[in-house]
Amino acid sequence: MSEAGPDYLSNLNEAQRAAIEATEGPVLVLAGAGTGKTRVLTTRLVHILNQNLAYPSQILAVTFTNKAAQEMKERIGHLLGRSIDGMWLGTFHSLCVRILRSHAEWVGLQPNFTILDTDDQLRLIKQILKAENIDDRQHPPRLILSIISRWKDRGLTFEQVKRGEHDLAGKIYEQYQGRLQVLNAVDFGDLLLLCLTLFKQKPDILSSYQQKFRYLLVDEYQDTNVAQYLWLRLLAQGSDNLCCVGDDDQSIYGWRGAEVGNILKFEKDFPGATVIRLEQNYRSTSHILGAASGLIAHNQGRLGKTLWTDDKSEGEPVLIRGTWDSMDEARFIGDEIETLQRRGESLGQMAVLVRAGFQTREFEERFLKLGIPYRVVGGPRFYERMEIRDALAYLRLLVQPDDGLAFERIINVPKRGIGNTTVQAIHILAREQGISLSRAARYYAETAEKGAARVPLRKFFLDMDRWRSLLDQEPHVEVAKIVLDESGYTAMWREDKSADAPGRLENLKELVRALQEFEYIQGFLEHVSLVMDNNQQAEREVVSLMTLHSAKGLEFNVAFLAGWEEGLFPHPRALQDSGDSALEEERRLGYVGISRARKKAVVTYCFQRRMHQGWQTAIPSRFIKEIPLAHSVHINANGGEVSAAPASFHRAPVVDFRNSKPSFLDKTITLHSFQIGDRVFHQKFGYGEVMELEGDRLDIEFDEAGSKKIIADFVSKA
DNA sequence: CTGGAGGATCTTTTT
DNA sequence: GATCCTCCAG
Repeated sequence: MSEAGPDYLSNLNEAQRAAIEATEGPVLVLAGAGTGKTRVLTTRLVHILNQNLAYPSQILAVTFTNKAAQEMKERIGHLLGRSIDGMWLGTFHSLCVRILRSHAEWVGLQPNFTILDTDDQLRLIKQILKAENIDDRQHPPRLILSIISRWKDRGLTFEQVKRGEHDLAGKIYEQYQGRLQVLNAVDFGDLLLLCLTLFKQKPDILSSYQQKFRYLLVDEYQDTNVAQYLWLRLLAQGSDNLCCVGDDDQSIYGWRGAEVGNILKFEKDFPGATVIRLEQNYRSTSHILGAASGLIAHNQGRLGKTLWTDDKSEGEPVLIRGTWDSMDEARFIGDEIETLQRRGESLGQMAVLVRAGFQTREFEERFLKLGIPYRVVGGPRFYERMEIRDALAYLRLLVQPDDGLAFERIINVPKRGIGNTTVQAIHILAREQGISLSRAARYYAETAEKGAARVPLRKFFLDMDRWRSLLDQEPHVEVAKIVLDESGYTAMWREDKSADAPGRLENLKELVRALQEFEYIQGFLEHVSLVMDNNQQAEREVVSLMTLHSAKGLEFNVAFLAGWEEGLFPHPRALQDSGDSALEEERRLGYVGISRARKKAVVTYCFQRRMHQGWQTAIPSRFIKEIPLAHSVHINANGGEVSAAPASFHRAPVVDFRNSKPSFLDKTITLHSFQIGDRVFHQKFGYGEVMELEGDRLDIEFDEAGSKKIIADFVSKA
């Protein structure tokens, strides 16, 4: 048992130790939720370094987020007692950038290429559609972009794409790549794809990397897509020492092109692979683990792990709680949080996890009212904010005069009197001459004989040239400040009276502050588009508010899982395109959610939700009845305990008084009724208070005399 | 030709 | 509720 070993190997179970010490050949670590996966990963790297099996620069480690990479780097440095500079540690994307920067010319790029985000991509697609005279209502740019992105995820260039069913998208794909080339730009999908192209076309470059990397390590392998898999397989051919860690039950990025198949067929792809299962859960109480396992057991096609725990205390069963509406839900969770806090639970150990981003709003309002400090994790990324993207466009244009997208973004921000007509004219000119948009604009400014916009356009280019020349004399941070000030951009927000203007100015300051850490603007731009996050918040103890997707890899003492209703979770949009496999992915999302909790998990649902434009009725999510009764307590919106899971949930006909227009009502009243098991629930909204119900009887308070009776009659008939 | 006002449309998850 | 788009007045 207590064999002598280095400190970092102590306190590990047998499987964990095996996963760390199996340094030769391909290894797949199937790690269930809460089994110490992160610890195994870092320890494995420390082990490799400590045994002098490789230098840091000979290790390639891929994490799912940049944040995870950062944390891992710190942990390893700490355990090892020295810095690990030189290790290739990061996301697939950041690692690909690193490779592409050194070999850009082989894939038709200049080394200072820019990386476009979704916004830029959409803009580009719209431009192409417009140029091709294609109706963007019939062919939504978002849809076309997603088709192209899925192709890229699968490692398909436009030449390789089988047209046919998406003929139009294929055509656009080709043009889109042409435009990117002109812009000297790539999108997220290209980073992988171009690396693959590079490896294919320059075998000597590939083999130099194959020889370089002695150890390869991939976290969250279940979320890799085909392109990433191909990339890994090529690089791993040198050493064969590839270690992938993942959990097929936590694969939640299928919609983004992730292939669970990658993890399912690992042994086939990498012959002689060792498969190690981590099944002892150290995180959750046995009730929570039981609830999560019971839910995920409804999925077919799993690799199958049986998680177990030593936990003797069992802890509390998972609480399933019905509420009337989304405000009621926020109220309930807010109260629970306050109660727990009074009992000594730290706010930093509580999280509210939701399916969709908009759900956080209701909680924010409630928490503000109660004075519960909170933080929305994820949300709109720092660099996706309008003011940041504008400012970045200025900087991009500064270092890349030909960046047409940046030009288009800020040419009339702030307003300079250069409107849509002028921009269109420049577009046409650019196409005719086959030059970049900003070059065409310059040409237009110098040569156009009419057009009111000539003067401001000329001034704009004079300014730009002047700022650019400043780069040689002044520190780049100063130049950035000058650009934002003299262009009138900061002034625009200072004069803006809207509520969020001060926040935007603050963000701009933050941007400049961040710029100071970089030697060149180019390096900064890349950092921003790939890495930068808005987790700049003070390290206070606050409740976390986030989507289930962003919760992956995190853990909390208490997790509130809100909005478990049909119509929201599982999300109908996910169900509509790919049926069963999508439903299973939604279920995995639920599994990820529950398994985030250490001590307490609370699932809530409500019958009315403010959604889209109005209210929507819902019934509890089908996942609720999949949580085993042995590990849960179900309290409905009336506060009564649901002793047995109902056999099925029925949606009763929705009664809408707006359609029947009873003459005695001068205000709109909508009544919804629905049945759960053998109980009928009713709730009105739009007027008055929440009704009380008692079996089949319904008590409502109305101002209008008589309406009460009529509605009660109606319900008894229904 | 620009910019404001008003109308239509749509909202999953993210490196 | 917010953003994108279209239409119209100056």
